[in-house]
Amino acid sequence: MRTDNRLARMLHVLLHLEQAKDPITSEQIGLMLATNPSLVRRTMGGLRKAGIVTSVKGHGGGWCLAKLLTEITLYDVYEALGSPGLFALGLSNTTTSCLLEQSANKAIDSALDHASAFFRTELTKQTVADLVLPHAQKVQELKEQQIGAKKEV
Amino acid sequence: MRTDNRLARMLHVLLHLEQAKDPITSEQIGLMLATNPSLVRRTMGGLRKAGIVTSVKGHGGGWCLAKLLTEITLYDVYEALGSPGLFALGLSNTTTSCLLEQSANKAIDSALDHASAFFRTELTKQTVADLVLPHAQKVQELKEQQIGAKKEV
DNA sequence: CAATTTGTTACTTTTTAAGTTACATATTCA
DNA sequence: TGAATATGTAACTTAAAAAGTAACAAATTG
Repeated sequence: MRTDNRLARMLHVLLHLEQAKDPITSEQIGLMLATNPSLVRRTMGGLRKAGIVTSVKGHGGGWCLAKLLTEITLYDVYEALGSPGLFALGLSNTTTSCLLEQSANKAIDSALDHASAFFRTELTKQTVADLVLPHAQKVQELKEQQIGAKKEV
Repeated sequence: MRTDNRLARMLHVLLHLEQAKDPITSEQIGLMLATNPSLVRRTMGGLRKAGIVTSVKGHGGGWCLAKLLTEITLYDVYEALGSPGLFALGLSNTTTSCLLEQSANKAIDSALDHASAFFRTELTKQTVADLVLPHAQKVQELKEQQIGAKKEV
């Protein structure tokens, strides 16, 4: 299968939505993601149902945040996409009667479960706002440099 | 993509190989895995290159273990398969110049990296022999019950 | 030399996200 | 009210990768 990049794309979009004053259309978002408006509507529909964004039809319509980014965890977004399967790795025949095959499956299933729980915990610990903290810090540093430069003049 | 179940299948095969006295043919393994001999040869070829199994051509040939199961970690098998990608989840455009997209990608990449390291650690901690410990214990319990029954007679 | 079995290449199938097309529905604005 | 703009949604096509398949050369056994 191709890798599912909806989570990355949606986080990207949410960060843009926060910077926008007015609603952003699916067309505009499609340009950001290098895809077409219909796919944008389909994918963002999940976020709308989850109460993360709102959509407005007609002139001047488009997509807006329904919450502050500090109120949206990465896990919320992941869940809004339907909690898609994490792994490209799977078990062999799960209906086998072979005890050895069951043992092999059990070991992998357990390892995947633990890794999955670990991943979900990481997603839960971060809000979308956290993603740009490093960037925000850099912006702050730049501002301070500019102030310093002005004083020198 | 379909989920990659080579790891589960190979663990299953290794457990069978240990129980076999003589080499097992790709044909026989194909029956165990409900697939055909050619795929078996292709997949097990990786394990041969990694020194986990050996293969013998011609009459009476087939596949054998090259080591004790206690000397093979699950990670060894995973690595022998070419360390296939773990996740069905991926980043969006990794060559983007958009700082927000970079931030989104970085967060997911980090979470995936951590989950991946976690998973690999679990694989490293277990040998293939460990997979059947629960089963071996049950067998042992059964034997003890039988001895008890004999004594009662 | 005949039978068996691996080694390997090339090709087809399956699966699923992504991509695309089309159109109904809702909203805005002149 | 009607034209333009957007979303909502269904149906279909494409792309990518594992799995599955077929065929045959090479090696080994008897």
